[in-house]
Amino acid sequence: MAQEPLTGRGRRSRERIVDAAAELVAERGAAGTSLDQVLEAAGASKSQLYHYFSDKADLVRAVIARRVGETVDCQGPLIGGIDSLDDIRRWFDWLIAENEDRGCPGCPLGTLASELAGCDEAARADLACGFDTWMGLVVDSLERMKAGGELDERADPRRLGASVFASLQGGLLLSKTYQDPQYLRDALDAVYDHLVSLRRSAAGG
Amino acid sequence: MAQEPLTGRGRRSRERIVDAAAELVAERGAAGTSLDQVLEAAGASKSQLYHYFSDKADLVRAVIARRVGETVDCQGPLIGGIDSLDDIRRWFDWLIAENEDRGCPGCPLGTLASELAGCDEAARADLACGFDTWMGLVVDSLERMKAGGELDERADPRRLGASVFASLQGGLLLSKTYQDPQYLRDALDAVYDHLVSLRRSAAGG
DNA sequence: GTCAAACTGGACTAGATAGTCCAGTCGTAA
DNA sequence: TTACGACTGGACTATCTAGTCCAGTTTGAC
Repeated sequence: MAQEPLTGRGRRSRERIVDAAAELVAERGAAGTSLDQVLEAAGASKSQLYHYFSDKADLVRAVIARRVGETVDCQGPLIGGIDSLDDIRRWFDWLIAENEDRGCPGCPLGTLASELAGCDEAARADLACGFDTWMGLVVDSLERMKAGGELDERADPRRLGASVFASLQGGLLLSKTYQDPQYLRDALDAVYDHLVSLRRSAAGG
Repeated sequence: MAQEPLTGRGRRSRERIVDAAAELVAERGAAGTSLDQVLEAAGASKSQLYHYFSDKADLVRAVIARRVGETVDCQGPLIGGIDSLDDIRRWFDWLIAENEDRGCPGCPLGTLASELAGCDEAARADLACGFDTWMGLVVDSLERMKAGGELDERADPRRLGASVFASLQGGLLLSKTYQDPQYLRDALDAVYDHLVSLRRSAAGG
């Protein structure tokens, strides 16, 4: 079974391997990335890899954990600070700009989920858990906005959070497939308009 | 280069191979499926495969073409017949039921796009083209509804078509990852509500 | 310094993988 | 029936793959 690194040197080695694996897996997928490629990119050896990971699936799960951590660290403060539709708009614009700047690479977690959810139960569960963390932040924000009177009683934060996430994932996938950032913009603009239509002061059914 | 089959026997052989490949690729991904597995499932031999396909990437593109054809054949009439929000609701309910009945397998084209868009330019282009065909049907329906007075002047059919597709793809991915059909329902319910908010008779900004 | 445990280099294996090759069989048009 | 090209069986190769093994080096607590 995998061994946790106990020294600084060990931690750095493990880190280098996960770094390299995360990058290659994002480009080529998990099945499309070989351990030899990872080790060459990391400048590490087989024995190092198998010292820290029990097998390839274990390494892939470490990549998932890494990506979940990055995403939460990076977007957590952003999403956690949302209190109004204007904040949502700024967050969406940031997502759109980031996607365009990076050349529409898709979502690293979404790509892994798409590949692994059907054939690696442990990975699927880890990814679902990561999705939950992210979506929880959004749901909390929407609940705050509802409690604060920005959204009216028709707004169901849990469902809206899921639909925001679905639009984001779908928009990222379309942008990646078309190599065109417009599709993410279209997707997020539509959810934003929908949220606006649920504004407290807006006329409603 | 690949050879088109010229006899009935040849067509059946090629068909068997693409059938088997489409099924295995949907389960395990393109990189996760070996040619030997495809051939065993198809009851065919290597020479048959390389008689009809120039290499593995060529076979994968045939799988994409097959899936695009299936999708358009199956959903084309459904989407083409849409003239009202009620028709949209029925179509969404059909998508939701279908996804649940099949055990939330995700979208075969979306899964391939996620895996291949970043590393196989020919496959990416084929998938974008397939997406375009599908989205075109939706955009046409929305345009008919706008022309018919069901949707008001705020509705932009092209952008709405993209957002419907994004929500569908994202919803299918979430359902697959969580193994829970509710997420697709949440995603499509939100787009449906948004379309309702663009109804001609609805109050609007 | 010393010593045990953590860590590492890299050779090694068994099996899988994409792709090649050719001799032989089948389909069909004349 | 014949003849030619489409089609097929299956052995074969070179390379890649995940995973093993062990001797040697580094680290950190004492």
